[in-house]
Amino acid sequence: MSRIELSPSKQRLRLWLKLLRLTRGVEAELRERLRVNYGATLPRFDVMAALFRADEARADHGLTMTELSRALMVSNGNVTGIIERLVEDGFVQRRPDETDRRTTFVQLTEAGKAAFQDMAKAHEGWVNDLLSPLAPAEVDHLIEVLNAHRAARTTPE
Amino acid sequence: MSRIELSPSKQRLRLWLKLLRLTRGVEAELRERLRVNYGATLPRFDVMAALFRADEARADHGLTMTELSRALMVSNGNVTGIIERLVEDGFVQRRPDETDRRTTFVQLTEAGKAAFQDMAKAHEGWVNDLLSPLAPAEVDHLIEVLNAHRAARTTPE
DNA sequence: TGCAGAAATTTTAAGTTTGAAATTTTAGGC
DNA sequence: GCCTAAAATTTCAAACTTAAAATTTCTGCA
Repeated sequence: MSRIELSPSKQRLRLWLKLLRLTRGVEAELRERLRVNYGATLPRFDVMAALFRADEARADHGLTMTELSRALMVSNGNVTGIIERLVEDGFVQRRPDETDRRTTFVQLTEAGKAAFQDMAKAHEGWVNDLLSPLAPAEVDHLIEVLNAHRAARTTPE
Repeated sequence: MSRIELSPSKQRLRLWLKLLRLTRGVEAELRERLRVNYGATLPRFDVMAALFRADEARADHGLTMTELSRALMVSNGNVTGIIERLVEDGFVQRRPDETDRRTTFVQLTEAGKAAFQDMAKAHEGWVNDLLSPLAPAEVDHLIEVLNAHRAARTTPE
């Protein structure tokens, strides 16, 4: 069971490949379940989740397209298409900014909120299921480690 | 700094969102650097990595399309397109299976191997850089945890 | 042998994703 | 008040991705 000593660099690479494998596997399973149970896609779910969270935080005017693309870490052009299809389905509505005509606010409709809450409940259960091999103590520890990582990345000075 | 006690289910969801954020951020950075420095894309790099690894393990006939799609956890139709473009660029060649005409073997050309080794060296450095906030001991620990996770997922009985 | 079903792959349609270019609007300096 | 730069968004072309259908080939069995 002993393992050959690897350089820190090679170990980080090994970790990266494992992380990628884990997230791809979980994502594939979540996508499949969203599709089968709700006819939804992962990107749409992600967008709706961001809008729902924003709505909880400040139930006023939703998010701008730019806030949305930053929150999801995807390109701005990408968000345009996904929102377009969500609007077609009646889950999202656009609202112009009265004071800045460049900006468009986007928010969930009531139908969108209801649909999201439905999916989110199931989604939480699925994630819990798929990550169930990780004991709660491990989960807490991992969150700590990742918090530290994020702090280090976002505070270069 | 104290945090409200969350249910195991909510904690796993929190971990999942953090993991997603980490991997998306690292992937975005890797994609950008591959593009700028090598004019390559992440999917192409992944495919070449799988083929290179296969070539090291058994330097005979490469991988079949099915082996490739399973190794990368992507759909079979997906691999077809990526391989097509890699063939056009002279990095990959197809070879028919003599005994089974349904099967196509795929392997890196010499140019493909050289190009990959170049990128792989840089890629390892980038990953090391992007994950550098994680100390070697943490990296080892995380690998352990993920190994256990994988074992639990793949051994249901 | 003949044939039903499985297996490997490609094709197709729809959606996602990116990076860059184009468009529209705003802000700030002069 | 103009004019250039910045900001928000959309458009565009190319690539990636999936699930499902179609194609080709093989396998096993009656």
